[in-house]
Amino acid sequence: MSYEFDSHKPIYLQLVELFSQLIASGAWAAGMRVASVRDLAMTYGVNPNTLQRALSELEREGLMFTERTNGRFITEDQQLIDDVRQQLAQERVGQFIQQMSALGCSKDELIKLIDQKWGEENVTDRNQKS
Amino acid sequence: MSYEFDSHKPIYLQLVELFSQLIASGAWAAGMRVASVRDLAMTYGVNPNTLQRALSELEREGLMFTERTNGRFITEDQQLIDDVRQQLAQERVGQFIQQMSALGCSKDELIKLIDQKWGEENVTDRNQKS
DNA sequence: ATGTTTGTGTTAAGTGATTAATACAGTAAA
DNA sequence: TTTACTGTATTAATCACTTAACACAAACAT
Repeated sequence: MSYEFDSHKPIYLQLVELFSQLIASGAWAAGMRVASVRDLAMTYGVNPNTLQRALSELEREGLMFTERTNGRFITEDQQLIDDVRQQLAQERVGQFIQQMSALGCSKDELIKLIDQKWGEENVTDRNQKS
Repeated sequence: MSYEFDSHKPIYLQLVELFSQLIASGAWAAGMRVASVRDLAMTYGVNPNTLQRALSELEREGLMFTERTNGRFITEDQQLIDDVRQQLAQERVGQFIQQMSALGCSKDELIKLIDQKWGEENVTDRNQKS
């Protein structure tokens, strides 16, 4: 039940990435209320300050908005969410291709590797928010 | 001519990754002598201590060995180099698949994205060591 | 012998991330 | 009013990373 962070990368950035994914994939639906800073901090086992820093970042990007004394909510701008999803996907594909070609990997070789690995990583379901 | 590092990740780890790639891809050939710590530090614009930390890590992995007062060399164990290349590729493919499926990306959608992006990232040559 | 280059080690300083421990203001329900 | 919850802000302490400025031992060329 405890979440694991890469000790070599700021936690708040890993949280930003994680939450962005949850929003982009729809696991955190548009307009949905988010748990309180303190609760989320407890859930992920980090300091409330660290978690707030991550949420502030997402707010800056427009993915969340806050009602001062009521809580935080996911944006209802579905267009923005779709854009973010598209952007995240593009970034990762680009980075992946660059990394793999730096290893001397051809496009065919790369697709073959994905074909092999897909079965192991992704068994039946696509959403694993548990 | 200056190299850019992600300010949110330790430089020595980024160097380890970079050098691993150079060795795995053969850009740094087996048995080749590596430039001195001081020269490499100058080249990459970092402190010699930081660069030595990266090289020590590669040495720990067996990818390099040192002759005390002569310099460092790439391992001549081609099998090890191939293994590392394979391992790096596997890691990245696995992480990529996990990230993309977390975005709700299907395998076909994923391969389609790669197909599109490959042309932009990789024009004609496969080795881009400047 | 002398100077240069090699890898290696040490010490101190500065920076940023993280945590802990608070405090404050506003809302809602009892 | 009182209580509990919300987001937000501040301060101090700790830790890892990075850099700077050295020093040392061994090999080699002159």
